Amino acid sequence: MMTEFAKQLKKYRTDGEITQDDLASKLFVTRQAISKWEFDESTPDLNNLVKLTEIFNVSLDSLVFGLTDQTKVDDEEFVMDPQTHTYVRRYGKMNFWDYMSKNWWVVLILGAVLIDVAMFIH
Amino acid sequence: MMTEFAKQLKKYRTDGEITQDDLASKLFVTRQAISKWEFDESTPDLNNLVKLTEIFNVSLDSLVFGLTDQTKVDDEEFVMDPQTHTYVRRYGKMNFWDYMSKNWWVVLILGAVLIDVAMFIH
DNA sequence: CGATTTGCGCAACTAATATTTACTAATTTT
DNA sequence: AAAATTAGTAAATATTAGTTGCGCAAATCG
Repeated sequence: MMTEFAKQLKKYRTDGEITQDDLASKLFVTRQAISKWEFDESTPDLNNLVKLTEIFNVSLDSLVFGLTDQTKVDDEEFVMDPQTHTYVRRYGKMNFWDYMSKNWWVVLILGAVLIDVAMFIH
Repeated sequence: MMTEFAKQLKKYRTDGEITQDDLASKLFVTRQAISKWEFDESTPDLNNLVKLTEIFNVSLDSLVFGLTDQTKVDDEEFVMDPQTHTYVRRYGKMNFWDYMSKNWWVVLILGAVLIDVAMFIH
């Protein structure tokens, strides 16, 4: 149940290529404390838990629960902003002009070619 | 800093019209423990913290950090990309030069085509 | 009203456990 | 192959979450 936190902590730490030692010094605890957290032999207090979210720049929920079905659904349109700890809309839901601005070079080239062809016909 | 949890706990409890006593019995702790949490004289361990989220049916983040206006942050310029775990600028918020710096080669093609057209006209 | 219940805060104690210290081992580096 | 990194584990310690016991308002009721 709480073992998910252990996994997530190890994942975020190793993904960030940070040693237990470095992480420990950031939290002002010993490296062994980190080891215990990752082996689910103990759990950090809320204070250190919050510090971890700041270091890894993730939400408390993803740190403690991992990516659950709930958040996966939310990821369709919303994602958790670890800075404000709120859900924000993804840019994935783009409107017409958003989409056009992303691919306007296609339009430009096509337009240029069309002008080219029109000139030729003329 | 951590005082936000105390506020949120009291808010969720009173909003749900639950007494400290009732909440305590659900968590198998004494009512005084709840009192301490609400006065920030102590903080529950992660286990009880998770239980609280289940009882109130809220996310860990909203319990610990509180809820902020979600529609407000929809206008944020940056969002967290869950794939790369990095911040990305919303396409809708990109300005001309942001886009150009990303697609400078488009300018080259466009210029070439325009020269082509100009040559043809001439 | 006076009495009783409900809901809660506070101080002192204890019980739990998070964290440290000390020892060991496996990799990696030079 | 010695030295330096990185990390897991047992025993001791320190911290603090949670309990016990007391008091005190504000409702509730006979």
